[in-house]
Amino acid sequence: MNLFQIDKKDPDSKARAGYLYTDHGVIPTPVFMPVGTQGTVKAIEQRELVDYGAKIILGNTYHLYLRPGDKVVNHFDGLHKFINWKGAILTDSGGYQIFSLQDLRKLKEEGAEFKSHIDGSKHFFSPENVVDIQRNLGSDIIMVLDECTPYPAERKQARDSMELSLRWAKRSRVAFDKTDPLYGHRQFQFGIGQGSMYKDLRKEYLERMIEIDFDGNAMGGLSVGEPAEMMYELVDLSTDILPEDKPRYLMGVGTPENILTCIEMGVDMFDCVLPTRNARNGQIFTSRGKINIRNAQYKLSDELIDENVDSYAGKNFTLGYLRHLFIANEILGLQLASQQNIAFYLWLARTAREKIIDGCYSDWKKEILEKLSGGNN
RNA sequence: GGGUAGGUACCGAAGCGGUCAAACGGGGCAGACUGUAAAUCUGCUGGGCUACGCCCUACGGAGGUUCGAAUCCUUCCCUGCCCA
Repeated sequence: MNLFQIDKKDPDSKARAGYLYTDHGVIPTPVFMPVGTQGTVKAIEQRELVDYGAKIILGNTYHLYLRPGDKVVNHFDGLHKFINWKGAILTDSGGYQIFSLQDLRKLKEEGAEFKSHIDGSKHFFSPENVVDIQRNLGSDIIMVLDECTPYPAERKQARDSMELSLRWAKRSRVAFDKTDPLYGHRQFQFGIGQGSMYKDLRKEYLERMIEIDFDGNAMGGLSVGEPAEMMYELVDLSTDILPEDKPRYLMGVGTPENILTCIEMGVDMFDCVLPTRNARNGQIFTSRGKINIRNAQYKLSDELIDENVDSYAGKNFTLGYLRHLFIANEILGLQLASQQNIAFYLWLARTAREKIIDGCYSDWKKEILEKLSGGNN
């Protein structure tokens, strides 16, 4: 069975509703995938994720390789069992860490040499061993090792970076084809488009990547500091090139507006740390806009956090109480905020899908964005 | 009553003649965060201005010394501790 199938296309845009068929469940798309870097979506327990409708979460190859180690995960028969998650898992490759841990790594043709951010020990990632590690992790979708090009990048730098990522992509596919899943369920491999902010490089990258024939195609190296409009142009261009019948994944994006806009451009999958990280930092995403829960204006608010979203946290606790938890530095504050934000993001993607199926996506998008910016934004 | 240590901004606490509207914490107020080195980071926190500079009010109260005092002297008030 193919990984992906389109269910319905939006009549007015490139948006599409589909399904990802993994051995850990069927995932309706567009989908938002909560980020669980170290085998946990920070501050949210697995059964809460299920309650809020999460069907697939992320893990990170770099972090899980360092701690607890992919051998340890293998000892537990894979990440699903280790973390007690029955849904699907996508693991990122460590490509983003090549970007975010620039001072701790050296790039070579063969791969990337890392100094562990935990203890300074040296490690080496290659396109091949990153496949091996992800075989050990047993994620349903594995990502190729790439270089997430820093922004801004000179054209030459972008070109060199992109050529390296392409060579790595080819090696990754070879390594993937030469190895087998370890735990009796299928694994799929996605390529990652680069090219920085240069349209022709993006286009060329994707065309050459399509030839490698990955199970899905991702767009990487975006939302790294560039203006949103620039990202939109590149996503728009990308989805014109990428094959219809394979899932399209925009990595690391983004704000609710980013996601809704890119869904309209035909993106199927998203992940982002914003809902969870910002939750821990006191920013709450609600159906009437985002709020900073620490602000004094919520001290006496007996308003519920968010009644309109399928969120236990949002429907049962007041803003005033949540503020108190943050001010008092109580753990429950982080939990409730994270739950609300994840519930909100999942609700957003789920509703987007419904609207695509109903054929009224663009109208709904316009309406909801107005509501979201109507609050305190 | 005697001795002793001290009274500094919302709180705690440095400073002990000029570079002090006063370090540093905390608290308070706001902002940032996009394939997680993040329960993190940043800014503001006496008042008023024709503000990248000036004026006013400020280191318990009142006097004094000095060109100049949070810093030295006198005295008063208050607090902690010890002895009666």
